[in-house]
Formats: sequence, structure tokens, C-alpha cells
Amino acid sequence: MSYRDIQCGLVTKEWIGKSIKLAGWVDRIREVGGVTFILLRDQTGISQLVCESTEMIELAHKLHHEDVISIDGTVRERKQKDKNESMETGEIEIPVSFLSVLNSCTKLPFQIQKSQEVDENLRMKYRYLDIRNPRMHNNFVVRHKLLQTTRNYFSDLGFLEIETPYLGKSTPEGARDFLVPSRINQGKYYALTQSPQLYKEMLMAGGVDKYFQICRCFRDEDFRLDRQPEFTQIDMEMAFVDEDDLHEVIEGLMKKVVKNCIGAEIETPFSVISYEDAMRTYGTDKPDLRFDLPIKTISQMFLNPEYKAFYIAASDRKTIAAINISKDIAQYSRKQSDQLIEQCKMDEVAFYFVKNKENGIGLNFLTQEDKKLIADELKSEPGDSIIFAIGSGYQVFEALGRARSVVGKEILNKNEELKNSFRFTWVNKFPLFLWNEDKNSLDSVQHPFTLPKMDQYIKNIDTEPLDIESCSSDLVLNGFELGSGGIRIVDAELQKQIFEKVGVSAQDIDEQFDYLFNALSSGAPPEAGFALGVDRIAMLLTHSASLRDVIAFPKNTRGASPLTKEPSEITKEQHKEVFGE
RNA sequence: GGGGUCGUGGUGUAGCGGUUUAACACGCCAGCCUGUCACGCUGGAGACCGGGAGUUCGAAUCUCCUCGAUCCCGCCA
Repeated sequence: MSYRDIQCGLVTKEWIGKSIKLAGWVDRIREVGGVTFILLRDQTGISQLVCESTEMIELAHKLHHEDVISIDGTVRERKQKDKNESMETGEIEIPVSFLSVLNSCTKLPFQIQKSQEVDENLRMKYRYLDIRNPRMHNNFVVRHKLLQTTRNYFSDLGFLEIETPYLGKSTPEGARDFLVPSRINQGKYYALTQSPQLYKEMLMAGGVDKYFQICRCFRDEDFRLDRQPEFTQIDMEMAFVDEDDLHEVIEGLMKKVVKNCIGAEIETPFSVISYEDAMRTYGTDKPDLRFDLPIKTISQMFLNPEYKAFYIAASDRKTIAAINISKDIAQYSRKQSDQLIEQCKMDEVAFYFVKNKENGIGLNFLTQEDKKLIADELKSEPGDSIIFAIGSGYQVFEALGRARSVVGKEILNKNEELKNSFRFTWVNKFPLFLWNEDKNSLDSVQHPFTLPKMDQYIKNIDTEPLDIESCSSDLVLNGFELGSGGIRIVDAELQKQIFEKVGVSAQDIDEQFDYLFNALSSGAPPEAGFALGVDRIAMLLTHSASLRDVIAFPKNTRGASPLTKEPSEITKEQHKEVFGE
């Protein structure tokens, strides 16, 4: 005996007149008097059951929400006036001739239909209930399609899916490792892999031409709405290719993914912006290009000694930049502008929030001519608001970039179509290094296996290392970094030099990475690769507010699961077994 | 490590100008209703207001501490 002939969401007109069994969860019960409607739900959707006989109405009366029931009935077309156009199965209904409760639901901590509004920790504690919400189901459907599309895409292009270890080795660079003690080798530890980076380089050295993997990665850092302790990457690497080949493959993937997951078309190739332009124009290396709202550098317009503080700043190699907020987007009271500034503030950046009035920009020390010049440069109209910021380096831009994203959210909230659009962009020409004040040494901007632009490297490595760019790029979508990658170093000597430059000790270089140097100097081919965050892609495709909504069993911001209650203490015996004491 | 916000029946919120039977919506329970579709109507149960201390005649409300959640910076691809 089977429980059902078809799933609830799939009972359409073709089934009219057929006698069927259905099974699912009681979503809603409507007792109208003399007739009772039951909405029966499963993963595919909802069908309306009708109880008309006294016997069935009495049975239905005893049901609770989320009881699991099975029914028999003959599908019939609804009367014209009773059809429900907003329902997939709204043309039919199923009068119930037999009803049995397979399992009952006696207590619900929250309503399934409203689970999205419930405190997230409660949702996580009762994750199995949260997952019953169709919205969550859809998220998993989209995620499934994303993974399927990825596998098919790479497989069709001749990539091999190869798994690499999760139990790996702790290394000195990168994020903090999750450590796993080894029972057999007491006092020694595995590290859960932060990424398969080095393994895939070994695969290339092993003559694997094209590799990909959908792979879990682990990082023991602080968590955010777009960061989980374990997350999934689409990892890939190719031999004998350059950056253009790489971009083409990734663009092709994203095009298919968006198409297959949500049926939308995106334009390729994606736009490209340099790191420096992104920072100067948007104040971030992951700009949201769904809205424009550019930052303009206008230091040169204040080179007039009359302009006091602004003049001093401009002539002291500080940057004066500004962003114009059209009156059509928002008009700010004093309180609101203070709040906005508060959200943007950074150490050592000064802000001036001024209105552009009929008589010009509200910086009264400016000459009328300069007011006009600046307004023109900012494309500012009377009634608009302008935020000026003064500071050093990229800080000014970052501060204004925060203002830009706050204001941008307003724009998006007013325009649903814009909000749901997808604006991909590449960000390239990243610096190879940045200066780490705390360590008093250089750090890799991406990771230390990234190839520098060699002409710049040779010229500047000993004098201006911060001027060297790397052969790498990020893929950015709607203000989120989806992934990054580029060309790898395959010259063992160069790799050693880079390690030295970023402060990895000579001893660590020899001990931790000897296998890498051996592999590189054993005929490793030129190679490039990329890694994409599955969770973030799924989050954006489903317009979810958080990564947690596209992960079946996520952790909270403390890295804990309210459902299964890890992390947990271990027994004395377990402790003794792995630590000896 | 730092900063912001929040914590009130099962859920989501209001109350926070100090004295209330602590309110509302949804849910739950009982009843009514012959075509609902977020059904409707009537009635009922259910909260010592995260925890602790303090101020006060009197605290959900004010102060301090603490715990938890969440967002951001740091950190992290």
C-alpha cells in the first residue's frame, strides 16, 4: 500500500475525476459550518481538501495544524465562483472520503507560515519546523539547482571533480584554524581545511588539467550574516590558462546558474573595475552597482588659502571627497543627517553634511564660482544634500562608501525591480601586499600563492612593494564578494621570496611548505583558478537576508547550534583518549 | 577585543512622562456559522515583563551588574 498517488502541489486539472490518495501536513483548517476545508501541504505545494459528510467534518474537527494525514478522495473541478487564481491548485478540490492521521502534532513553538518573522535562534532550535516553510523549501531548491548546474557545467567542460581532505595541516598564514586533536599522535593536531588551495596546486602539478570541487571550508573567525564557521565553495583550477580564460569560464557558469536557478538572463562579459577605481568611486572593493551614487574626489577645488581647514587639508596630501544625495532619494532633517554621519564615522575622517540651497552649497566660505564648480562636479542640484569628508588614504572613501551603501538601501527599497536585479562586476588590479601596522610587515591581500604582475614586481619589490599589483580578481555581485582567484605562482624561488616578504619565517617556509616547493620545482604547469562562495550565491539568488536562510543547519553568531547544541563538552574519557590526561 | 540595538503570554509587538485587571494581533481551547481560501463571529485559558542587585512608599518602566540574541568595526575570502 502506498501513502499517496501524487504530491499535493501537483494535483491539477488533468486529475479531475480520478480517485486518489494524498498525504501531507495540515496547513490550515477552515470550518465554515456544514463544510470544512483543509489545506494539505507538502514540499510541492498545497491542495484543498473538502469535508462534507458529518463523519468527515467530525474527523477534521479533531485535527491540529501540522498533523500528518493521509486521505482518499476523487478530484473534482471547483465551481467557477470558487476557483482561486492565486493558488497553483486553485481550480480543483478533493472531497475527502477517508482520512487517517499518520502522526499528530501536539505543540508548535511558532506558526510555520510566520517562521520568517520569528527570532532566529528559535528558528534554529526548531529547524525542522522552520524548514517546512515554503520559503525555506524554495531556498533549498535554488541551492540544489545551483549545485547541479555547477556540476554539470564543469563536467561538460572536461573538469574532473576531485575531493581533497578536510583533515589537513595547520599553516601559519590565513585565518584561524579549527583544530582536531589526533588520538593516535598525541599532542598533534589536524586543522580543518580553510580552502583546498594547496591541494589543487598539487593536483595541477599532478597533471590534472582541469579540476573542480564543491567543497566545505572551515574558518575559526567571528561570524556575520554572510559568514559561517563552515561554508561551501565552488573551487576550480585549470592548467595552461590565463586570466581571460578564467573569467570566461566563471562568467559562463554564473550565466547558467542564474538562468537555471531563477530563470533570469544576465549579460556577459561582466564589467571590470580596478581596485583603485572601486575604492575611489565606491569606497569599497565590493561595490553594489545596482545604484550609482559615486564618490567624487575634489581636493583640488579647495586649493585656495582662504578656505582654511579645507585648504590646509588639501595642501597636506589629505583627500577631500564628497557624495551627492539627490533630493529625490532622501531629504534629511538635522537628526537624520547626524545619524547618517554616525553610521559612517571613522577615526581621523572629518565630515561635513551640507545642503545645496538656492544660493549654492552650504559651505559659506566658498566663493560663488567655486560653489558652482563643485556642484557641477558632483552633479548636485539645489535641494540635494552633500556629504564632504576629509581624511587620509582610502579612509575618506571608505567612510563615504558607508554613506553610499546606507543611502543605496533607500534607493533599493523604493524600487523592487532594481533591488531584485543582479549586477555582477569583476574587481581586478588588487595590490599584492598591504601594510600591516600591528605586525609591522607586509600582508598578502589575497593569499601568498597569487602571482604578482611580474614587470612591476621586478621593478618595485625592494623599493615600493605596495605599488605591485597581483594577477587576481574578485567577482562581486550586489555588494557581496562571491569569490576570488587568479594566476598562481609556480616558480619556487618566487614563492619563497613572497613568503619572506609577508613575514613567514625561514623555518616555517622550509618545514611547512617544503612539499609545495618540491612540487613547483618538479614541473608544475602554469595555472589559474577561482573559488566561489556557494552560500553567498544562494543567498543572493533567493534574496535572503542571511546565509543562515540557505544553509539547512547553520550556526549562530557564536558558532553554536541551538538545535543539536554543539559545541559541547566532552567526557573525561574522551579527553584522556586524545590528550592523554 | 570594541561599539550599537534588542530581551514583555506559544509567536510578533505595544506599554518605558513611576501608581494599569500589563494591551493588541496571530496561535491555542470551547462554541456558532453550508463555499471558505490570511474565512468570519462569540467566549475562554495563557506573562510574576531574560536574571541579579540597587534607588523609591511604589519599578516592565530609572541606575548598575550579568546572561542571551543580533548588527557593525576589528578579524576573516
